[in-house]
Amino acid sequence: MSEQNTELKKAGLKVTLPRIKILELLQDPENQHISAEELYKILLDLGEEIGLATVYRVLNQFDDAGIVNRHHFEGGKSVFELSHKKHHDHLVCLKCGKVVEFIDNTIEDRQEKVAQEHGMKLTNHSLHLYGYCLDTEKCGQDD
Amino acid sequence: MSEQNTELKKAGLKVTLPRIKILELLQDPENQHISAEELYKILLDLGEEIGLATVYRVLNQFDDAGIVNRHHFEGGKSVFELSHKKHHDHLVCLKCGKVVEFIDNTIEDRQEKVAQEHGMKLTNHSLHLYGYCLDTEKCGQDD
DNA sequence: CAAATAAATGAGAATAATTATAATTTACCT
DNA sequence: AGGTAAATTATAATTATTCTCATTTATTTG
Repeated sequence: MSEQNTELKKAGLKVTLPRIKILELLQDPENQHISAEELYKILLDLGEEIGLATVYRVLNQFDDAGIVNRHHFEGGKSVFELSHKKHHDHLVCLKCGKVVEFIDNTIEDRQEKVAQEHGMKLTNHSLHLYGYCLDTEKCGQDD
Repeated sequence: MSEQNTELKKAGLKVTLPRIKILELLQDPENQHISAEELYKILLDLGEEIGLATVYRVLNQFDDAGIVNRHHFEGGKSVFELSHKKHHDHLVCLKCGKVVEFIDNTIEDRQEKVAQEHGMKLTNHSLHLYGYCLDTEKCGQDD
């Protein structure tokens, strides 16, 4: 009951109930790539009296502290994910919403090269591949 | 005075003043990667009485018709660009906002490969590289 | 351990981006 | 030119997110 506390302290954040709860939820594999609104709903269901504004505030703090990463997928909503893992990009199924993480070193290398060719110094990037799962029942193509 | 008309008709859209004006603006090299709000302001300045809702509606229709492409850059605002050119990705300077287009076939190929490996059929993707220009006065690094 | 204090939270208002609604206007086909 | 369906306008509504400020809480220290 203090794995979260350590993480929060390390980030220079006070250990408060909302932060612990939100961090716990983010650590649940079920909740990778979750939006603020979704987190808020889960907290409500759990009976936690945590305001939506707090969820947003905490997520922003976590982002600043490097605890989570924010992604803008198509649709205009931000999703967050724990960032203890190393960098990766995303495949998103447009039908079922499934998100798959991947990393391709060839792509990573080329990106650096491209930036260099254009006289830019990269700080970060986002690569989102959108499409349809072929292997699940829900999303198999109809042809 | 009818280059736009042809384009609109080809897309199955009625030729109306708002659509002509918006298409004209989008064709101006000044206005690549422009947001709905920015377009609206320019139209106001030009003395055109075109509502913001119309700008959004027309941009969505253009997107559906394939006349423009929508991009979600960091910051949460959508920007649109004419899509008569072939597919490309974007380098964005975080300091001056400059947007550079590029296409890298190695990256494109790898993307297909990655999707295939994960059992997905790609429909589209977005790749945004963020960083800082090195060559302009505004954005040169301070070292 | 209790008091002091600085930070965090909660509720709701405020903002920003975008979409929907419904009445009026306009484009396009005889 | 006249009829009809589609487009536009203005405004209300939604959605996502941030801000405000009064209240509460976590840490620090005596």
